[in-house]
Amino acid sequence: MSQIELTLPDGSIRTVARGTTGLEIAKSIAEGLARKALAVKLGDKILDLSYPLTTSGTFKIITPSNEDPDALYVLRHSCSHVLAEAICDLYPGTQLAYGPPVEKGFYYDLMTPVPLTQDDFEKIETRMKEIIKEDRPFTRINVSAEEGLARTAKDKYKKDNAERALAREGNDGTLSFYANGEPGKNWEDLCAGPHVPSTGKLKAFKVLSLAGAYWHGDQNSDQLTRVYGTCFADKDGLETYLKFLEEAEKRDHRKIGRDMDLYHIEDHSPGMVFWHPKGTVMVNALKDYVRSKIDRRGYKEVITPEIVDKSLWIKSGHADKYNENMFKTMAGDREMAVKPMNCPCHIQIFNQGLKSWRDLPLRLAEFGKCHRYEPAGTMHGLMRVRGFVQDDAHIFCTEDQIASEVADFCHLVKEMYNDFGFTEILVKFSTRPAKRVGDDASWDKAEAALESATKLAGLAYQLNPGEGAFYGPKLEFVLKDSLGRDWQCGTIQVDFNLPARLGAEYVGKDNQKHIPVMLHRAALGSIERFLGILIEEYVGDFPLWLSPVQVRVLALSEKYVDYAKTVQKKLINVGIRTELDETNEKVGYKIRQGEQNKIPYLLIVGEKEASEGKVSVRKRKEGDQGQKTVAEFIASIQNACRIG
RNA sequence: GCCAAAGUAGCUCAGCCGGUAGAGCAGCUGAUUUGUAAUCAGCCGGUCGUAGGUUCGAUUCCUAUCUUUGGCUCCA
Repeated sequence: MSQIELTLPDGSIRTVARGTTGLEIAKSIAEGLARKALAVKLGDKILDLSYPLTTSGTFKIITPSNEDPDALYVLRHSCSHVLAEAICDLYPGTQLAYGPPVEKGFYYDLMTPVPLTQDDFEKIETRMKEIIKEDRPFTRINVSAEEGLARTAKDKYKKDNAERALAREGNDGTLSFYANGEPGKNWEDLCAGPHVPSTGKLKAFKVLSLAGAYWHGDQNSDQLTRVYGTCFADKDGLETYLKFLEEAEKRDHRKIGRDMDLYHIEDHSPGMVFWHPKGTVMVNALKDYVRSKIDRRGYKEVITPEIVDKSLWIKSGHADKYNENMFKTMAGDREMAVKPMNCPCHIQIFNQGLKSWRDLPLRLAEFGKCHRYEPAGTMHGLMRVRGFVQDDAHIFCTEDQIASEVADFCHLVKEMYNDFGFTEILVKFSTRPAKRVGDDASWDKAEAALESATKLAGLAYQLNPGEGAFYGPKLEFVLKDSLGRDWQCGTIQVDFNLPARLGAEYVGKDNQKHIPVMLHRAALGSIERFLGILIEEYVGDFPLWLSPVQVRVLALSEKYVDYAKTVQKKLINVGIRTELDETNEKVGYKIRQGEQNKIPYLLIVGEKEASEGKVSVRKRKEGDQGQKTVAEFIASIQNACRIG
């Protein structure tokens, strides 16, 4: 056991004495490598270069690279320490909480004696640069539990962190600190590490933004200041990222939505969408698309009331578990609520007339408009609103039918998302929340049913404990916006509770009454959110079938406006959404407008076209496609105009 | 709901220490009658988010409030 075996990335095995450090190994390979090295990775653990290695395993020396997540991880973690030192220097009395690397950078949560503002960033960055220039070593200090607790005694958050670290499984009764330089002299922080060898390794960083964050994510706990920053292996990496942020701003659905005149939201009804004519075309196109998918899968579309008496919400459990999220209204002296979900109404339809086992599975679909009183501060363009339309449906079925229904739905979601070019779909499995209806036995059953259905559908998922709906566990299909933020779109939820609460029954083969299971499901989720995602995904360059305007006819001069009008008429007659540009502008200007308005086809008509009954076709982003007769043009695009 | 910031013309933004606002683009009008990403000229356009307060006087200072943005919490 005095030797360990390290398997290098090229597959070769290196045998070294136990206790050899990563730095020594790097040196033995090449001096240059040792100079560049940031840390090492043994197995799946990243370790300091100076850490004595004691076990065999796969091994790599981590060097600066914008492509290596491990390199970025250490750089960013170290950078967060430099940020924290700079802030502690500039604002004495700052208390540290927690400063981890995250997907695109790092943050540090702290309690400052004065509120920070963006104007402080320059000062902070300047101080950080000084610390980096001094090239001080990150020095690890291992101490006993008692000593560690003593060191953090004065600091509320760090003391809490230390206690948690000691309580964590696998803790050996010691704590580690890292000093940005010399222990006892320079700034230090309770930290498990690892870090880069010295501050000088941090070549490219930027302080990005400020935010509030709760201590331990607990709403009732202290509100800390979170400072976000990012760090890359080099200036190029940083600049590429900053450029990406700029580009993402251009893709923002709120900007494109306004530029393309799709919708607006105003102060009179925060979080609710005014769909303009062009946006409405898209909403309707999406609904028709969904109809084309679900009709042939046996769904029956229904329409139910948006305002429902309180008594139904009491029965369903919403009045108890969902109350603060509902819009209430009075009708005379009757208390009513605007529906936040369609499920109770669908059960009311199910309850009309006696149902037999032969009726199951019964799939009731609705483009139901729901309203939820979301907390102020959570709204975000189309992505998070207070009034939205779901492509909702509820499947009433027997327990035996759950697995196949869920699996069918998963396939449907896959198919639909693929149609929009989303191939890698993140699936989250959310289990029972603290605030729920129903007994544990039915939750056990529901969760098990969903679990087995995911196997049947061959879905890999991420577990999301405690995040289910109050009536049942759910699968969530998550898409990302232009900044990579997660948004739950599709969902399916198994519910053993609501049908019973609202008295749903069917007569089984045994001539006895049974309570059906209900599956809540939405494929796109909310039309608003899904469209928001699509706008950012396509950057407004929608496929022809979804484009609010499909064709614009440009008359070369006033003389040809009449001919342009006849062309427009012919296209409109076959259902192609066609505009006319009859302004007195040069064709170059009109084309520029057309391209900027993201219109799929521009038809230019002048002397030649008018005399021959033709159009000059120009395709978005591709340019001149030559001349065609109107009939040829219609034939060439009609197929692509159809849904999907 | 919490923390921070912001709100000036349809859009993007200027406006230093308080003296009732400006540009570009868009829009409108006129001239031009145009061949594949910006023709020229003129004009219109704003209770400076809202309500109070301080002041001779507030877009500017103070307070409250609404909304938005970035996060946190929460959620489709």
